[in-house]
Amino acid sequence: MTDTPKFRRQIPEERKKEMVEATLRCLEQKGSEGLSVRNISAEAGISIGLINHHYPSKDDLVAAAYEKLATDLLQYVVRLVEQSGGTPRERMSAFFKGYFSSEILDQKILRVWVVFWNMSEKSEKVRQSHDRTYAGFRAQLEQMLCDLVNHPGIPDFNHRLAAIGLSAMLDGLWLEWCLNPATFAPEEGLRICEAWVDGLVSGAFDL
Amino acid sequence: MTDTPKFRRQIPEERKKEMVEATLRCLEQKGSEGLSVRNISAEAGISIGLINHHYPSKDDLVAAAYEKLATDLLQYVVRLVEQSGGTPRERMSAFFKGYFSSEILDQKILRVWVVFWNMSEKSEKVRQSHDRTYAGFRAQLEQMLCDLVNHPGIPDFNHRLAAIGLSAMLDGLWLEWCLNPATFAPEEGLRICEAWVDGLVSGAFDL
DNA sequence: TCAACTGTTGAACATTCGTTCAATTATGAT
DNA sequence: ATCATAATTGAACGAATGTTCAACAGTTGA
Repeated sequence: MTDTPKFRRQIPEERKKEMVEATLRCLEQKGSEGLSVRNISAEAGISIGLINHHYPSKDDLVAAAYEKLATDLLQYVVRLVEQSGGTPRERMSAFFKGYFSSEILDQKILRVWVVFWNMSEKSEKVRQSHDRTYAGFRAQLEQMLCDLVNHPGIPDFNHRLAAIGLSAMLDGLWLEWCLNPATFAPEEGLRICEAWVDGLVSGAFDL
Repeated sequence: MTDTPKFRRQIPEERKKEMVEATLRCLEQKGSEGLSVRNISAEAGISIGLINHHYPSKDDLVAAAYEKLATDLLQYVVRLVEQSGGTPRERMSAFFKGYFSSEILDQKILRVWVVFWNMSEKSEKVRQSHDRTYAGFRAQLEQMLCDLVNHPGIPDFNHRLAAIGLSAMLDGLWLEWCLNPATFAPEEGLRICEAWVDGLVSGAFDL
């Protein structure tokens, strides 16, 4: 008779991390239908009651999951730019290439995001997390756009509005592709964004 | 004793219409939380059982609600363009003006849309409705962009990709404003789109 | 070796959900 | 007036939900 322990104790910090990751896996697989405490606890290999022991309510766990996914995706795109050397324009292209790769252009992520959007109005934490990470995303774009201008012969423009517009175009393409991948190919989305930047630096925009 | 009838009989067609409208009101008010048959039937002033009498399941009612909202919004923007005379460029501006008005740029609509996005993967009807209305929306944009080119001195471009890009930018701006209206003002979103079109017709885009 | 601590369990509870269906009743034809 | 039709009702049902809490058990330090 091997005496295998019925469970393994863990420090709250690590257990919480596991639960957050399990929550994201559940959301990626089944969207809002996978968000029950029973499904999450099964995915994490823990009991039902443990969730409310570490989190005041389920919504707090989901808010923590939003925080992680949003931060991870932001980090992903930031590293894309950092790792790619070259000119500012080349770095922008590297960013686009990563954005329209299967890492981000993924229907599984939309499944998660839709649940978060649904929560953002009710959960203060989710809304704050959105505002913070989205501001970071736009700041990254604005910095890249700014770098483009710091070269001779490039006309200036309203960096803030340009970042908002580019961010919107990226999000809109991402969303529509996830809802119906037949509408356009990822390479076409990439081309649309490249053309937008080319137009911007050519001074055609009155921004 | 006045003998007020306990209910009023209606032909299925009209009753269904009432239920669809009640469903949309519920979604606008409370999002997915307002989508229960009890809440909908209370809003419509009918009994619980009547929903399943006219619709095989609740999902079919929601799909019908999607169909109506999507069609209504598409009709709204189409009429915006039809009613505005003037040059193609002025009609485009009229369209933008209507799009960034409180009629469409409304957090209530996002509440509804998020629920539909969540359903689109599971419900064949909802997905078909999305594909159809979204194609109509893009076709409208493509026609307007096409009209812009049919004037002398305007360089040509890939109408399909341009429509996809503009559609994405509109959607992205709409979504982000609904999630956080503090990010930018509606007039700024309008300006971003106007600048995009100006850049397009100036030939700055390689589309 | 033995407590003290606390991470962990899972049955139980009160709600809420979508759906069903037998009974009811408004309505139009005869 | 009477009847057949079908629109409407609402109680009932089983399934699923988030949360609670008393009991359990692994871990650690003395």
